Amino acid sequence: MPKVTDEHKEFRKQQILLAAMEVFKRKGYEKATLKDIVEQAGMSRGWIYLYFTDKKQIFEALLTYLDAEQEQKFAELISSYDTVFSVLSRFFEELRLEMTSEETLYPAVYEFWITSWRDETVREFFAKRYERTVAMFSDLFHKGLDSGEFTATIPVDEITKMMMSSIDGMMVHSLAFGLARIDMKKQLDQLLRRLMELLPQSSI
Amino acid sequence: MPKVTDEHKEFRKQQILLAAMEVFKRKGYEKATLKDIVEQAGMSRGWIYLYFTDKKQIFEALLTYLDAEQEQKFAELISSYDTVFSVLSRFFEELRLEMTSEETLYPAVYEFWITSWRDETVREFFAKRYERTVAMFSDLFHKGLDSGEFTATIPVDEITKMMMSSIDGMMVHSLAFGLARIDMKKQLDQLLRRLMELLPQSSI
DNA sequence: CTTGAAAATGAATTGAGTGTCATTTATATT
DNA sequence: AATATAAATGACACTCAATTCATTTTCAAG
Repeated sequence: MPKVTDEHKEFRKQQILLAAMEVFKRKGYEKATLKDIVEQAGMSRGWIYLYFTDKKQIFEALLTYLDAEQEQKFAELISSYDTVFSVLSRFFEELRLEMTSEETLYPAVYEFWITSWRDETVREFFAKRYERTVAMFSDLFHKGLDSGEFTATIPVDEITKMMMSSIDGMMVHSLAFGLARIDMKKQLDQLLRRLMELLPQSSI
Repeated sequence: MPKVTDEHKEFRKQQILLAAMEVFKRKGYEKATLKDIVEQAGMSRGWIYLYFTDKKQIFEALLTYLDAEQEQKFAELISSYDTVFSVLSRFFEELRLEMTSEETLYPAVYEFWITSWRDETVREFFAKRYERTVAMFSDLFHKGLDSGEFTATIPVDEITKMMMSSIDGMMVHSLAFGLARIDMKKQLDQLLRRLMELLPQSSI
């Protein structure tokens, strides 16, 4: 079977990532095992080592893939820009839907994130991810400045970081206390309102 | 050795909790094993099962103990009340010091919290903890109303919950991105400022 | 159709942690 | 001092995931 192709290898990796995603959605990060993933993929035990070295590597690959998708989506959102408010509003709504879905990967992401904080390379990975997200929102706020939606310069980074810790706090709360106890919609609405108050808007 | 005493049993449990705390501080929650704890306590393998059934039970006992301490502390802070601002300010400062200390248990707490979200009893445990904290801060804000520091009724629960998700978000960020990247002091100061803006103060 | 090399398999090994229990140790009681 | 009994010990068995690797399968090239 000398099918040297890189494409084939790529295809196999995709297969693994797909199977892994199912498992991580179902069991979270810590409880998921390579065995689970191999079984989900319907393949034999040792097989997975031909493509990945461990669970961490698989999760990082999966996350990289999904992040690219999400950034793409956000870029589209920005390009269909109307107001900062409308973009944020839609972004928050999508976030909420994803989080409250039965099928979400978010719990596993937060688990991975927080259990891996002692791992230098993972910390680096998430730090980069954080910087990218900050940059993403900075773009948005700058667009608000350029379009004249905001009248004065605003501390873009400061506001973005505040927003991000609020969001992550909510996410963690809704995860850890159960969705029933946390009214994500209400909290996100409040956050959005507070954000808009912080931004010195033109009076149309 | 018929030392029937409950006190003795209590003493042993304390010993275990002390050893466990050391281990959890050093290794976090997931990576810590009963073996580590037994070794830290300088005792033999099977010994720990005479007092606790598993790691989860130990961590819950430890957390219950520490929470009681913290609530005690907060009660003292409130009783030495000057203004809401001063209480919050001191509370934030203590939180920050604890979080940035080398010796902190916080990382393990967040780890336990987030990896155990599928466990109904743990979720219940943390939900109660959340309600207690909300109640704690509600007390504080009500005191601000009674003393005339605030002029109008304020949505106490709403504000408290917003504050708590902000704080937990910051904590998780500083944990996961590394303390070097997150300026806890700055972010907490900003949060405090924003909180005070939300509270309609008497113009003294 | 044969062959050779890469891909895939899965039985077996490794390794780490959990949990049990027969035995030993310590000491309060008599 | 002898005895009874609870506390403590630590070897051992168990579980389960991770990992290896000899063997088998597959398929493109000759």
